[in-house]
Amino acid sequence: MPELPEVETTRRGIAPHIEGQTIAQVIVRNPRLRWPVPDELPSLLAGLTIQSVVRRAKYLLLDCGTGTLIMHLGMSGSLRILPPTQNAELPPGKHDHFDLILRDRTVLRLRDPRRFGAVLWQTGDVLRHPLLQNLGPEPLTADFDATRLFAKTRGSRVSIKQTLMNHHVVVGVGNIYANEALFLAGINPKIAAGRIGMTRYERLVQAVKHTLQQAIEAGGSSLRDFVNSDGTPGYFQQHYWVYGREGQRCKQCGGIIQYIRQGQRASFYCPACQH
DNA sequence: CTTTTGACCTGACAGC
DNA sequence: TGCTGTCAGGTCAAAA
Repeated sequence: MPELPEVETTRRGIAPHIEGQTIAQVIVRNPRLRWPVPDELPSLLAGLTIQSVVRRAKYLLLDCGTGTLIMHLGMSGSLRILPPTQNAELPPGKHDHFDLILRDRTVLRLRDPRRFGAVLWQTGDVLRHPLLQNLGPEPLTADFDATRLFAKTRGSRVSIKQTLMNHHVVVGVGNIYANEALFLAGINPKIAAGRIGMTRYERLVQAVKHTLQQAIEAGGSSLRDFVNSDGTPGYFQQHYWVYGREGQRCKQCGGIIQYIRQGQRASFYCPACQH
């Protein structure tokens, strides 16, 4: 799935096709996502105009004036645009659960095999939604800095890997980029967050920003079932330093990449480069 | 309060 | 070929 770079890539891909457009029709083929898609959504959305498409953490927020459509891609979700000229009638696949049909017949189609994603509605200020109101800082803004990260982690015995993936600490850092950023910063994923000092946090913050920014520039990483908004597979030959490289040689020192599990998630690291 | 575990769901793949 | 088990990008909710 989509980690932050994939969600941001999706946002950039779909925004030009749907911003400023009025919603003609909404089709919910399967409302059973992580939470039920609200029954009243089709009648609520019809006739509203999409003012903007913004991202907060891994949520895509379609501002419709009176309220906001909240979308999350979960582990396996993808959005695509079916342009009015060609494919507006392209038959939906097995896992195409949701369509937003615009007045010019452009279709925004959500596919999500595992159904961990979400389509929700919030009236008024979207940031007051329970899923959004307690989120930590965006990783690519100045709000995410070493000083605040240091302060927030004092006394914590949770591993730095799991801390990076905690969205009260910082949003949008998923499993792949948590592993990659820790490698870049030279930090062992098992270290308790409370035992890391300012100098190392400065390196880590830079590594997180760099890793995510690079991935966004690459147009999203190679996830098995990610589909770009133009409908082509989002396979980019992304080179990972450690993720998925158990038993292979470290590209930096030639040592062997180790695999461990932390909180039921896979972690990969180089014991020689990461202390 | 903090930290860990379970749950949600389908598909791909390895091994028998 | 078909079955079983394991694993996968996320993250909320409940248990410890």
